[in-house]
Amino acid sequence: MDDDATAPTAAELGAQIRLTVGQLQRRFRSERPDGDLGDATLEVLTRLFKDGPRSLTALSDHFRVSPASMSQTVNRLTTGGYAVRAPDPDDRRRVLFSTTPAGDRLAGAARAQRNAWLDEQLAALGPDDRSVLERAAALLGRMAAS
Amino acid sequence: MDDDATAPTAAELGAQIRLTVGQLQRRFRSERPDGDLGDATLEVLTRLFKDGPRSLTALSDHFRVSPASMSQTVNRLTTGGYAVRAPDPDDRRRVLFSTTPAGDRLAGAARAQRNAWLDEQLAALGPDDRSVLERAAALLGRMAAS
DNA sequence: TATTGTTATACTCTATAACTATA
DNA sequence: TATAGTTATAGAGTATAACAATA
Repeated sequence: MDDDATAPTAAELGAQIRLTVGQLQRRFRSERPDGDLGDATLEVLTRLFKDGPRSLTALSDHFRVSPASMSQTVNRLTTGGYAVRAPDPDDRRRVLFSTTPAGDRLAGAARAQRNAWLDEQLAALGPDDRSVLERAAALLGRMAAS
Repeated sequence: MDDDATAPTAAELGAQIRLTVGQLQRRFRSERPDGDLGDATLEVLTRLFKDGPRSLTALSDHFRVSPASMSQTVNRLTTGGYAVRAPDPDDRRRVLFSTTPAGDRLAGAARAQRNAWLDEQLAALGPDDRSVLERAAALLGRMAAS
């Protein structure tokens, strides 16, 4: 298998994926403005919506960001009225974050909008392209988890 | 083909890719600190290193970023001594950006380091995982270009 | 002492708007 | 008028360091 002519180096591969993901994201944001939350903030909301109340540490571990960063992210959610803090009765150092009804509505609407947009993008391409993305997503998940 | 049980929605697919790419990026930065430039800035330097002098507009078109953003990015390069501005004699509104010797050294070192790190990550996984990433990179490139 | 969470601060990356200089 | 580029400003998202409260 000696196809040097077209094979990108690992660094080129990484740069291409990083760049194009960012470009698609920005295009989505400009074509389908989604509300007043950024992407990372919306993903935290989605996590709370799907999985129920979580502590700050649980969230920062899940998303692999520092607790200080996550604290600011959930602040954007509580300030916007999309989530609330509640003390954990079992350990009073802990705070449990939960969605509000407004948060649930926003999470549902954002998911629908993103599904529609990405399905539209994929429909314009080949029929097996979706499975390419599925396999890549699974692989990236394994790489990030290890 | 009714495998609902495992098939992610398009939004989940997008979120998973976006998230894990960011996580891998942050892990790379913490394991192999790479110099004083951020990722986007380093990618612009790499572009100048590989393809030679480019105008601001050419760079902002290529990376699909506003001219104002690109202006700040190349400012970080010139401030660090990695690139220089030169007026274009054919059109005096235009500025051509080029790498300095220090910029060439940094671009080469960063590429080698990124290649080594990502090859290491891939070596820990299955043998066809690299081709999964290659196909995904090509697909994302087509999606972003369209 | 160790853990949980917050605040203060700083840096990268992006954007829009207002501007200058040249075509 | 239109294009190339810069500057001012703002906001998201990330980090580290210093801190308070609780275990």
